[in-house]
Order: sequence, then structure tokens, then C-alpha cells
Amino acid sequence: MKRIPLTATVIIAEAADLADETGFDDVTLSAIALRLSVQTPSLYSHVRDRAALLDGITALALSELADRVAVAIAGRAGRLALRGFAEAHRVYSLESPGRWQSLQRRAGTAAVESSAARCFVALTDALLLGYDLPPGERVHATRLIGSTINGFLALERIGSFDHSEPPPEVSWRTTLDALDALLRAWPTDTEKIHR
Amino acid sequence: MKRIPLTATVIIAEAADLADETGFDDVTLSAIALRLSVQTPSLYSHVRDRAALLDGITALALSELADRVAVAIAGRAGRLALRGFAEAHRVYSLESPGRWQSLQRRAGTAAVESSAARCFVALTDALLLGYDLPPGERVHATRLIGSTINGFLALERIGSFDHSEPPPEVSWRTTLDALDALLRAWPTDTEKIHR
DNA sequence: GGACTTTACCTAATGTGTGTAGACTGGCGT
DNA sequence: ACGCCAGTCTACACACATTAGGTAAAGTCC
Repeated sequence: MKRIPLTATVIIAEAADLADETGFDDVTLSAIALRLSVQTPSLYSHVRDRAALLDGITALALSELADRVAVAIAGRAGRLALRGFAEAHRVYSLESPGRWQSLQRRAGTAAVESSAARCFVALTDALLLGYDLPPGERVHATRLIGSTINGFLALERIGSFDHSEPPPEVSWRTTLDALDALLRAWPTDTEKIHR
Repeated sequence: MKRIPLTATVIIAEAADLADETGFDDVTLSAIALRLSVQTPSLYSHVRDRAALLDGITALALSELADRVAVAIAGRAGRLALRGFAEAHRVYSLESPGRWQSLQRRAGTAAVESSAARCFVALTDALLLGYDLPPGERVHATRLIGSTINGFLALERIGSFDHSEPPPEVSWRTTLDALDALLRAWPTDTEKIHR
């Protein structure tokens, strides 16, 4: 019985797989140890504690998602880039629900300061190049896009759309079209005169 | 030492308060028992198990939020109704983070089938009356609004906006204006011809 | 008003999970 | 060959969820 030597990377990868299978909240050191045919305390040589392990999953997910987004928007602009960006998120959230869930929480500094996080900012910025927005509005557009995409996927995941027709896919497409239309005709400041 | 008799309602209310103070994930039966000056197992006479307790918090939060939304959009239409609706959500999420968090998860049937849930659907529907959308598009608009609002609040809560200027409030206002503009000029089907 | 039931709490005990301390081992450099 | 040391183990302490069964007081029936 040959044993692959334990490393933080192996443990975190196993944890991420477990998260995808049973849900992020159910990731437990004992379960991971069992899957790696190891006693639970052995894990503590490589991982500080459970919080650090979960942060590891977050960092992993962030970097995986950034990779996917990068290839999804490469060579595209405008609506196509937006669709690629959004679709990459959605596919990831459906394929790897546990990993995706690990992103929906306040992350530890390790994850926040990772290179993947910085990469992500750059990618979202690149996405907006295809739409010409006043520089001061870029942040708001970024935040809006993030809110809508993440919000949609979150609601889809928790089943908010299960009790009405039609299936989420249809609304998803509509939502992306709406976002594109919005970015194309970004409301100018004059409109804010209303109160 | 007179003791207020334990009931499911009291326990759930205490749990909700605890959730607001220490975070939804940290709601523990022992902590609640301590706060109520009672032994942990005593709670089981009134609450089936932890899952049921959390569902109770969700149902409570749903009904509280529905109440707030109701007064926030009463007598308003269009942009003002949208703002009221959104603002009610935001205030709730900031005032009662734990309760709000309890809504960001797949809920048990008890919460889903509660009258508050049905009330909520009616309220959102009422909100859209002020914008005249083709009937088939109403669902999509509902889902889009929900996605964006919930998504924004979720990102704000986990600190996604902490690393860039300006403060979230500004983007929040912009986001609501954008949503309003979008609903006012809902993209017609012809626009979907692109691919 | 006494016997009984019900209610609402208790104590005791089990199982699972996190995390620490210290013993054991097998490969490595010298 | 010898000791070092990284990495694993066993043993343990503690927290929480949950079950079982006991007890005492309040309410109900005759």
C-alpha cells in the first residue's frame, strides 16, 4: 500500500472535491482524512486549522475561475466578452458548486491577497474596455456586473427559481442581454437629477 | 427566579438575535440555551433539531423582510417603488446581518411554503406594475431585480467592495438608477437576434 | 380534594468533530 | 552505522448535537 505523501496542496484539492460532492459547509477534516487514508491529526502538520483549509479552497477556486474567465474572454469584446465572462462563472458554479460556494464568503487575507485576486480585477477591467464608459463609472459598472452575475447564480443555486416558469436558462440569457444593453447605453449623470 | 416559559417562538427569536450578533453559521443550540438560562437538551422539546431551528430563523427573516418591503413600496410606483424595495432589503441586510444571511441558502419546505414567501412574490409583482413590461418578460425582470439586489448586498457583506473606491453607497445608488433605466427601456425581443 | 395526566424542564450518556501533546518510524546526510 | 528530523501515529481534552429517561409542578377529571 503505497501512500502519496501528504502536502497542503493535496489536502486542499481533496477538500475542494469533497466540497463539490457534499457542500462547502460539510467539509470536515475527518472526512478528508478518511478519503486520504490517514488519521485526522496528521492533517495538522500541513494545514493550520479548519479555517486555513477553507481559505485554501477559496484561493484554489479563485485561481481556477480566473483561468476560465481568462480563456473565455480572450479575443472577444463587447457582448461576446460579457457572455464569455458570465458563462464561465455559471459553468463553474454548476460544475463545481462547492468550490463556487467557497467564494461567497468573507475570505481570509491569504485568498484576498493572492495573485489570482489581482488577476481577476484586471480581467473584469478588460471586459469593460469593449464598452466606452466614463472613467469614473467603471467601478460602478464592475460592481453591477459582479452583483448581477453572482446574485443570479446564488439565487439559482438555492432554488429561488424553482417555483416559477420558465427554467433559469431563459432568464439567464435575458439577463445577459439586459446587462449588455445597459452597458451600451449607460445612464448619463443627467438622469440622476431625479430624486 | 421566574422563568419565561420556553416556546419555539422564543427560541427562534433568541437564535435570530444570536445570528445577528455572531453570524448565522455560529448559531449553536448550546449558546441559545445559555442565553435562555436553560440546559441544551431542553430546547428539543420545542425544536426538532438544529436544521429546524435554522429554518425557523429563515421563516422569521422572510416575514420581517416582507413586512418592511410592504411598507416601503406602499403608495409608490416606478422608480420610487424600486428604490423603496431595494432600500428595504439593504437596510435589513445591514441591520440584521444574521437574519439576512439566513435567507441566502436553500430553505426547508417550512420556510418556502410560508405565507411570507407568497406575500413576497405578490410584492415583487406589484413593484413591476409601475413599469409596463410585456407579460412574458415579467418573470425575467423579477429575477433580474432579485439577482442584482441580493448580489450587491452579498458582495458588500463579504467585503468585495472594500478594496476599491468609492464607498459602496455610491455604487448602490448608481445600480438602482441603472436598474430603473433598464426596466423603463426593457430590451425588446428584436435585440435577441444577435448571437 | 385526591389521583392521573401532561407539560416542561432536568441529568446522564453517546457520537462526531476540532485541535494539542507526545511517542514512533523510516529515510537521509554525515 | 548513527543520529536527525519530517511526517505520521495514538491518546487525549473539549465543544456541540442529539437521544433516553427521570422529576416535579400545573392542570384535569371524578
